[in-house]
Amino acid sequence: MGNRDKKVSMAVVRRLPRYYRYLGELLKHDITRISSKELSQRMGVTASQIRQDLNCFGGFGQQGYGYSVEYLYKEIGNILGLYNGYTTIIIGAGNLGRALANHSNFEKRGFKLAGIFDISDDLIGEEVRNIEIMHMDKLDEFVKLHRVDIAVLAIPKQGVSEVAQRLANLGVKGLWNFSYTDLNIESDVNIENVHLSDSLMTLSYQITQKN
Amino acid sequence: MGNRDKKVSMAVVRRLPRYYRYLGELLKHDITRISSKELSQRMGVTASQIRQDLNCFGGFGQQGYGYSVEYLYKEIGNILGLYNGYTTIIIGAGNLGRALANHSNFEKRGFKLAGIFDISDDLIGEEVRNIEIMHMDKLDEFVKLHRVDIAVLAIPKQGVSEVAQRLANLGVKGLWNFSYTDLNIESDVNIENVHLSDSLMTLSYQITQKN
DNA sequence: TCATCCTTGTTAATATATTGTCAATAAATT
DNA sequence: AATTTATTGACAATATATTAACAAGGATGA
Repeated sequence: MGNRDKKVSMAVVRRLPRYYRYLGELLKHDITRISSKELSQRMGVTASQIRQDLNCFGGFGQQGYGYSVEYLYKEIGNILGLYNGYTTIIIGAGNLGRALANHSNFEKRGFKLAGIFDISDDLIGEEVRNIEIMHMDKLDEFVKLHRVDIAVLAIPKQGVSEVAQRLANLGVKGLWNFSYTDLNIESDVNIENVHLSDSLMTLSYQITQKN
Repeated sequence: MGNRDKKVSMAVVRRLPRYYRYLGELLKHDITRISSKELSQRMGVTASQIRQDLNCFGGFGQQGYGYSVEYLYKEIGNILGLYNGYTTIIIGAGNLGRALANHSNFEKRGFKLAGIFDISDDLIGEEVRNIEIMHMDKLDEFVKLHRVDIAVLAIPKQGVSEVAQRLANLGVKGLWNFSYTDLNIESDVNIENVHLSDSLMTLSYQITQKN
């Protein structure tokens, strides 16, 4: 049983998608089994870390054999909730909102895009990926009707706090926040921030220090 | 002097942009001084961590007073290389490439967007933000002429490895990689991956475990 | 000017994360 | 069927990161 009961650290959780990705590649190449040692070499991590990470969720492997790629792939997908068919909406039909709507991995990972919202009258009625852009006035009704799980926040930081609170109140479970601000919401909604500028600045730091 | 000489850990580096952001907000509100204690409360971290992080780079504060917001802001900006006027290009003029080109923070943080490249003939000649989209054939010449520092990779993963190696060979210092693959380049080029799907899957995990 | 208060920079203590080791055991080989 | 090899899961050892504690010294106010 080991450490399967303990709370799993975010350090481990953030590595799961990467395992999932590599296992998916192996599957594509018809590789049916993999040892932690070989996977570690492909991924550039230690075999020990892989085994320890996986054991947070269960003993998926077999001594002397390794791991079944397909089984492990599905198990991790399951842990990540990728087969739950979460319904998503995008708030903001600007460049970023559209880019995310067209992001192929989005649907490939099992997320269903149900609606896109904006406040600009020019955009209302336009279609992105066969999904009509709706006015924010319709948001509440839509979220309740379609039982939206995840909302993608692709709007400027000025309005984001109010919208985020509104979504949380409507029962949305997760906010994927691209606006350049930290959300502080009165709710137990889960928030995942993607601060693109932060990432670029980190790259800038590395260049600066090296040269 | 303390730990100023030791190699700074990425955990610390990744927090710098956030400090920079909060200090910028303080500046906007005409707050001229701040203690680690008050900043820690605003940011939701420990004061100890702030002081320890900053001391990796120097003693910017003063006992009994705290930190000068403007001074600290500029110092961190400097550490991050934001005043070096790095020249950037975007590879891929699809939705994501355009979104990033139009990203206002991009220029606000001191990065100069010099060119956008694509392979699709339909797009060549079109303009995004007054910048003409050029064909990849012109890439080598352009990078050399304009001394490009950073390239943003906003193309599908199929072609990204080859392009990345090409850019590295041309002397580009940093790659900001949005393609859903890990780059393995023969060069000392710095790579910052932004795997959007990974982030969404992490959010999915959190929702799944909680409910 | 002097005493008190405040806040840093630094070091020590604690907590967390990663890596190494090995007994247990299944698979592969002889 | 017996032996060797491979590999896990668990745990111990190590390394890294975070937090707490505090002496040193400037700021503040009487």
